[in-house]
Amino acid sequence: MRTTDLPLIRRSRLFAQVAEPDLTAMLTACFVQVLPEGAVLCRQGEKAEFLHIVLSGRVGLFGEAGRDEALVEFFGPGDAFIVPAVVLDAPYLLTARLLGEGRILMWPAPAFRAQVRATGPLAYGAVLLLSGYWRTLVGQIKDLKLLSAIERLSAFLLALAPRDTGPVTVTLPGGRRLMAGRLGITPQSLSRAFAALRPLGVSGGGRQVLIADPARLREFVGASALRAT
Amino acid sequence: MRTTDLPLIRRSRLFAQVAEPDLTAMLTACFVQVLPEGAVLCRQGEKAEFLHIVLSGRVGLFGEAGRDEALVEFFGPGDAFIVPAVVLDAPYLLTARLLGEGRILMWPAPAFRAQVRATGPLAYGAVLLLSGYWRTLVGQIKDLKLLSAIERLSAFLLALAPRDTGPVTVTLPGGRRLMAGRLGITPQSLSRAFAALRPLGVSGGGRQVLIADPARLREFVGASALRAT
DNA sequence: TACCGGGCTTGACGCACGTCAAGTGAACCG
DNA sequence: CGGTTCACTTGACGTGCGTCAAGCCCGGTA
Repeated sequence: MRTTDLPLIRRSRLFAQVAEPDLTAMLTACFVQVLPEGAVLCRQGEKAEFLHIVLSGRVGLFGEAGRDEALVEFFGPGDAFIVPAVVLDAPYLLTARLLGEGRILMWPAPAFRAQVRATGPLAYGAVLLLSGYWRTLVGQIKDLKLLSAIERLSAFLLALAPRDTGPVTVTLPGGRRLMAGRLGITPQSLSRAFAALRPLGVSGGGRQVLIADPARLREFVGASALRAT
Repeated sequence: MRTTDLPLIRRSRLFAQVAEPDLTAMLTACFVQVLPEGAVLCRQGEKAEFLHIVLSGRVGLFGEAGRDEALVEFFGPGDAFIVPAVVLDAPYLLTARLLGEGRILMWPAPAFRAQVRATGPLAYGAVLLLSGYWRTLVGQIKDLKLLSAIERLSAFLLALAPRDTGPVTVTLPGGRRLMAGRLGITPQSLSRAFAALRPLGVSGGGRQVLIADPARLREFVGASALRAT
């Protein structure tokens, strides 16, 4: 573990209330792995062995059904994912894969379970963390059920931009293929969706996307306060 | 509060670890409301005022966008919902509406927030509760992204039935209209989906549905372990 | 009994998005 | 430099589900 890791971990919602000495004590049970792009951290259906916290790099959580797979969510530095499988001691519902080289803090599941049960502040941190994730998932379900593909893309782009801003360029969390999975469409449809938004002031190549007029785009999606905070 | 309520509350994941005296102390801040069908417990976009726990009856959580609305999840006796909005002191993402007459425990948001921060066992219970909800939401997202409407219906029916069983009749948590919303389709499409499953041994009228051969249905959805536990 | 209303079903048709396939461009490399 | 690969785009076409509009069934009411 590097000296630069601790501040990052500290900032995570999970540890917001945990006292310094407790935190360092907890972390003695953990270790860090440096892994290449494509490395699989956990596989859907297997028993939970570790809690993972991203120190650097990005991770995608994928659902699999037969030959298909769908990206459910992106995670970046400071995020702790699959907490639910670990605390419930249940099989992973998702497969986690590194989207680029990254460093991952590995926290053995039994140790984490025991500590979250024994340490109030850690449990409280987990509540905050899970509450935030619940809200992003609910937002995603609402999007899937109520919005068209183009509207979902718009909503996603807007969520990436600061509120009440002028023209901005946002950085997509993954390539077009991954974006398509996150939005629940095919890469081809995503391409068409971007094309459809071009007249509305959305332009860009690669992972950088310029939103010329966020207010106009927001109006297009509908005034609704749909997205999670 | 009735004498029959306490055992129900006790059984909830939220209070699994909370000591008896602490629990009764917490509940002094709460009150019970008896409400008719259609009563709205909270409205999307408003600030969180209360945590709600269902004592009797059923509740639906709906997402709204303009004129449309979609059912995101059902809740029944013993369930505590919208915990995330309450602990994060954020606006509700969903509207909760009673699907029939019901009795609801109302817990003022500031009191709950304070208690979850101060009481380790309560926080731990919240972690368990949120973990379970996270998993059902993830299951739903995977279903929406990977399965067709007919497959989603099959998966939903199977989730209602005990595992490894012979012919069973399951009870739908709501009328056809609500079921359709939960599955992310229209009532008409739901009707057609039921028609399509009839050759596979799914028959029924109203809320009772007979699954003649669960194994066959399970095979149809795909061997995948898709659903949440 | 006749009348009415609401929930479920069925049919016809359209559209959004998936699928298949070709085309383009940038990065990499012999 | 040309060839290869891979990601993205674009086009043509098919299909699953939404939409609109009847029908059907059943329970409530006079």
